[in-house]
Amino acid sequence: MTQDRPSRATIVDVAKMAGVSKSLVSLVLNHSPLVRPAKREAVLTAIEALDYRPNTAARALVQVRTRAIGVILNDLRNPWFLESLRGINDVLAEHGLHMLLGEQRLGRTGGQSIVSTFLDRNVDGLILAGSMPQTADLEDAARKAPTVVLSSRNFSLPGIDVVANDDTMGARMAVEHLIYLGHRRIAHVAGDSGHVARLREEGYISTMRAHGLRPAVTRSGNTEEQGHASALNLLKQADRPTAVFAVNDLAAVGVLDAAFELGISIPSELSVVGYDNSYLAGIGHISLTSVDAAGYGTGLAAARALVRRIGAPNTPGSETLLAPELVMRRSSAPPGDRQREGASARLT
Amino acid sequence: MTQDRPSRATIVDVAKMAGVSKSLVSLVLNHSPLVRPAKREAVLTAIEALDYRPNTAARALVQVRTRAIGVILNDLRNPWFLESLRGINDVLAEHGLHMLLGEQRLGRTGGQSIVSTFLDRNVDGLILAGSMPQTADLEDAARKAPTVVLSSRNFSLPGIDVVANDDTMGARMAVEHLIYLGHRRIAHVAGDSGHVARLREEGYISTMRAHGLRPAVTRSGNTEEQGHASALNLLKQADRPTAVFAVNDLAAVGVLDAAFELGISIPSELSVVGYDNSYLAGIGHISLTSVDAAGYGTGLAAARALVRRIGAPNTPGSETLLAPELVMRRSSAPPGDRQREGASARLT
DNA sequence: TGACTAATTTGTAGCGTTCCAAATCTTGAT
DNA sequence: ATCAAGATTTGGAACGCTACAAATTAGTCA
Repeated sequence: MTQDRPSRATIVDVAKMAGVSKSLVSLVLNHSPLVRPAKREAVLTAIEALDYRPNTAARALVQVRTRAIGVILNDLRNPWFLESLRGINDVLAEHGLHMLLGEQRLGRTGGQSIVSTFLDRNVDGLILAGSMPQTADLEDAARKAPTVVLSSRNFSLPGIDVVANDDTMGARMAVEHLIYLGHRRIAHVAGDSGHVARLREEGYISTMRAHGLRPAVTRSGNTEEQGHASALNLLKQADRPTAVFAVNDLAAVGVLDAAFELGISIPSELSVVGYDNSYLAGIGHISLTSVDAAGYGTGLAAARALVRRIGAPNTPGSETLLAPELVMRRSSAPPGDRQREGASARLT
Repeated sequence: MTQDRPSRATIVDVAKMAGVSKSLVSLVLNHSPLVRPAKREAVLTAIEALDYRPNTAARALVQVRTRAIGVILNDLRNPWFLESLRGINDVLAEHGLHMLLGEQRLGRTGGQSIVSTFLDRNVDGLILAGSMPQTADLEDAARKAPTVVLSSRNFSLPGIDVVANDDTMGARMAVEHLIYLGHRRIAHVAGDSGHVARLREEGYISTMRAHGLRPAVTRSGNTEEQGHASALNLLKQADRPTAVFAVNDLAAVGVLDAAFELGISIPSELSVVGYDNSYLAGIGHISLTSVDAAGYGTGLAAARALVRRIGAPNTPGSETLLAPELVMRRSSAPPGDRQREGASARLT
């Protein structure tokens, strides 16, 4: 009674029932304007009656298109990319495209990289999300199928589009927000590796310089612990900064922790800005001002770029940088400002 | 120079080059033990030389299998399911299966539910993750393809497997932890809807009763704000509870907030236990004891169940409940215990 | 009405694999 | 050397669909 799979109706069954040739059915299926309404009706009725569904494999065999897009994330654990996955998913669904998801990390199954197995399936396009090494198989894939790279700007090949969030601009927004509030001694708790961390750091440095301020970078890391440790050192200095821009929210929370331990109140004695606008930042008693990198929007843009590229291959590659958004919360205020301490009181 | 797609080599090209018939090549491809080593070598060499890759569509057309699994999440935003997605992905990759990902939410593209389009692709199996209404098309799909339901116990059909985390047990573990610490007045800040919330509530109630304690449920919600609001009321009562078990971490953080506002110190005056062990719980100055529902492990188990079921369809459906794990942190302690206040001091 | 053009339909030939019965080769025993 | 029994190979028929040229039908104008 389960799984009988009573061999689905095929196009000939439909043709037979509708009293036409299978070619005509095919035409109806493909919305050809040539078929006469009466026949179209007959075919449609038969399709309905038989609950006919075209066989995707057969179609893919004869046509070039599979209506499947391979999406490769470099690490399924990164929340930001999962956000963008949502954006990708929404756009693809809208276009009736299916998403084949793979993870770069566990790359090879029996010597095959995941990307090459996607290619074997004749995916109509490829989205590479996250910074992954520009390996030979990826290059090869990008050459064979329309490809869009999401948020990994270290990947570059002539015919591909790159869609990324502008980390440098995000850093600039954070720093200028602090400058605008009146801060001058603004330190950066930087990440220890990764392209993204570097871009944010560069953004910080150039913005500081542009405003005639001296950059002060503390090499740290992406975790709360590392942020905490670095901040402890930083904040013990004689003329400690009045504001800190951290490489991400986790590190920023580490900074908040350190401030508490040293009895430095937020934001009157220290303003803190994070990056990612993770849901951590929104928690009531953390209330962290943070740069929102719009993962969802980036996903949307990447998928749209891919759809465009599939429609028109051979167009030169492009690079799109999406502007991030600064979400202000209670962890930042003018130096010495005692007005807004509602949150900071809770915090410390 | 881009996208030339120089028509990939086919099985006949290989056959020609190796000086054999295409049937022989097919045998080699399918690891048949019948072919003589010498010929096998020749074929393998030709395959290598031509960089031949079997065409998946052609194969799918003639065989039943597509080696693709449809995974449908009801909501791509739920972090827990994304965790389980990782588990699913790892197992599928291990078996050389590809994952077709879809979201139930935006269900229909032009009248087609996502699940039925997966069926059109002849997926070898289906994983339905998250509580989704047991609609006709899902039932239909589950009848046509091997199906496993992940963590949605309200879905039930003869031939499918259900793999879920045991929320009732999780709740029991949380409550018994508190009872063990010496608490008697233990309140539950409950979710307002959803199957999972109900199971946790039931677990709470039955465990309280089993220990001869009176359950006290505050209907609340899944957000920090709702948890906060409910807790404010709860903690203002004359004989307020000494411990709170919240439906999830977010609500638990709301409770922590409320406690702070009321000057109730954690954990000496109030212990709090959450659920999900989200990364929120691990943050230093939150340090929330929480039940870990093992999303990754559940994903692994679900995918394994599917692989099993594909190998042996027509076996009766099963229900597997995975045990959660209690992760103890500094938000829970014996009532009145001032020993462990390291964290609570930070918190409040 | 007939011829001619335009509008529809339809056969047929693949697409790249697997499957299977039939053909061919080996091997060992006589 | 010969033959049967295995061991290997192979040809050709699907699989379900689309493409395309050819065939058929409808429509129009003289």
